[in-house]
Amino acid sequence: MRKVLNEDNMSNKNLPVLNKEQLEAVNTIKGNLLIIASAGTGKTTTIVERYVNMIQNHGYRPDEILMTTFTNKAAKDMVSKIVKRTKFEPPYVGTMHSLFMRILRVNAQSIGLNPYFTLLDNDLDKKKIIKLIAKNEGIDPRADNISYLLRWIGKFKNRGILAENLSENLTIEDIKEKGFIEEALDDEIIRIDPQLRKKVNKVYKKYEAELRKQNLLDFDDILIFTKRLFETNKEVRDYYSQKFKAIMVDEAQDLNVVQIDIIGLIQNDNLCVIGDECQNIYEWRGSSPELVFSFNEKQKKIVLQDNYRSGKKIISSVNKVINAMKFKIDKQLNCTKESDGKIKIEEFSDFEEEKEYIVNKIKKLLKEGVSKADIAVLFRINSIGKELERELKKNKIPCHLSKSVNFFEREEVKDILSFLRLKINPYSVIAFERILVLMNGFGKGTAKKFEEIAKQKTCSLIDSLKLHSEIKLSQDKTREVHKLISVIENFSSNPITLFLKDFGYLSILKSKYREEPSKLQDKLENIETIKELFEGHESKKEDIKNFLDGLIEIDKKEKTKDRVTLSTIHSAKGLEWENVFLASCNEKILPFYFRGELDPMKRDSELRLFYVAISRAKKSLMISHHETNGWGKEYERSSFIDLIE
DNA sequence: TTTTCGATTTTCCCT
DNA sequence: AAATCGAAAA
Ligand SMILES: Nc1ncnc2c1ncn2[C@@H]1O[C@H](COP(=O)(O)OP(=O)(O)OP(=O)(O)O)[C@@H](O)[C@H]1O
Repeated sequence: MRKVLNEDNMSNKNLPVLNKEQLEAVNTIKGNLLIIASAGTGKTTTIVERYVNMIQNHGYRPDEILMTTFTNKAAKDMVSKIVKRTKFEPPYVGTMHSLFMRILRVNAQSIGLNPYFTLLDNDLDKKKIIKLIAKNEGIDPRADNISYLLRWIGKFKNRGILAENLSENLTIEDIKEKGFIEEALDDEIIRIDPQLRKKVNKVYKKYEAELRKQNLLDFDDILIFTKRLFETNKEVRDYYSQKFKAIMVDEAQDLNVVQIDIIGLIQNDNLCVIGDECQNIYEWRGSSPELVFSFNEKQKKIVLQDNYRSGKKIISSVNKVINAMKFKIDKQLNCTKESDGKIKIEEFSDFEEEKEYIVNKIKKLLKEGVSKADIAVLFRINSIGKELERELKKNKIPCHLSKSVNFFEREEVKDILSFLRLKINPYSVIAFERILVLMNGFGKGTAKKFEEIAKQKTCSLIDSLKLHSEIKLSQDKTREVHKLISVIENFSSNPITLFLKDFGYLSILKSKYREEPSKLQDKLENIETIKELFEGHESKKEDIKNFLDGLIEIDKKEKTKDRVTLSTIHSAKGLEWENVFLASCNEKILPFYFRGELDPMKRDSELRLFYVAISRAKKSLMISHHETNGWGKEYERSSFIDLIE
């Protein structure tokens, strides 16, 4: 029984009637398919229906369809739309990182990975590792040198260039002996000391070696190791390529080559690629729209151009922005909505006033009966988001900012997570140092001694603690060490309670902040939040590991509540709201000027970001900017606003 | 020698 | 707001 959907049998009330192209995409369930869809043309709607169609009418099981999104917020949106239609949770819908992480955990051993690896998930920890390497290599560990090396390592990794394939000594001819060289890094031209440039490969190799030693993976490694898994292990590859009878890849214009290669390895001639080259905003992560363009004439291609999202005025502005792009495929959006929609551009003397305006305007909307879930405030940089969050909270407006911004970077949250990570991965020097120095009388020196023991005896850092007699410790300190060992190796009580009570973190924190009660209160609240997140998890090693793995898709797991959304433009991609604020639309912020400069290439990509931002609005779009920072420093209005006026 | 304290610096975007 | 580095304290 093969059912073809058409306009008559699509009787579901809460479903829009799909147009001809959308229906064709929904009904094309054999072979490869490329869907090119500009903003708001219903690509999410279409692929959700395609998924539902495959399940309900063509005998696919949910665990046979792999659907990848680019951000966790988009994954959450996709999942909730599928749940609405089918009443079950789709098991393989998520970001590539979260889906492949699951596959890697199961298959770690077959590529020589210790399955108890933990994630190296922030730049600060990466820099710590790089800095140590730099010092050993005789490189001046200045902050900008370390950032430079980090950026190069990132560039290698998200382009799939492996350390093992690089020679240690660079012999590129145009690397001069003295002076400066100019080079492009993430589309930015930077001037750099050739002596430093020469050491990039070596540092990269050492960085990789260090991560293996500490049993850490960074985000790029999740992809690199998945690719290696499928490349080197035919059995595993066959298993997954047969398991996933159909694959759908959303936001394909933003994939990097490693991601494209992985899809190539497991796809089984039922690959649906969805993309919009005007929404490519992740070149800095090595994205290349080549998967979108690799589709040739013979393969099926469907273009969606009718916008169902925004009012006429908004669409006309969006089209003006598309016209202003230098590199684009000629296209325009057709507006299908009858309503005009509203665009307002407001100027304020400083950021304080701008925030006040946004708060008051939101209050007014809420008074008029607008739901909080229909309001979003978008911004280019998170620091603006943090300030907006504070302002909204002060005014008792329920709002939500991604936890990765203001939550996972807090010291108490990092401390708790380090403790959990150390329980899973006792080779992580990063986690070990963080925990050890919390104890009174223990500092970096002692940590280094234990690390040395671990190295000598080739044992884990926790095992090195047991050899504490090799370094003279006072009785008090010995007792502390034993306490730490016992809480780390205890897998029967709640690990967070172990840390807070048995290890004594709560009293450490309370004494550290005894003079700042409000700060302490704040920290205690964050600790409560972590406890809540952990609820429902057992204390066994596997459970803690699963909890930690779950954190990489925290934005997908976030409960839907009625509250105002605060989001960067990047993570707002694919989503929509009735009322959208675009805050601090200033030159140097959007477009963002890195170190006071803006490369013309970058400008186009910032413009695409602006395009994404303004195309999120259904009914009203409020763009605001400010003239000074409050201390007299002048800010210009974004030149992008000129385009739409 | 190692820890602790206080002044200084660092913050683009995401997984 | 937190990490870092040098100087003071233990
Ligand atoms: N055929 C249709 N008729 C009426 N409304 C539609 C139709 N298709 C989609 N829509 C509506 O248009 C809006 C935009 O759709 P959707 O979010 O699927 O677009 P999108 O292509 O994913 O956008 P973007 O590329 O910006 O992420 C949604 O509110 C959706 O319900």
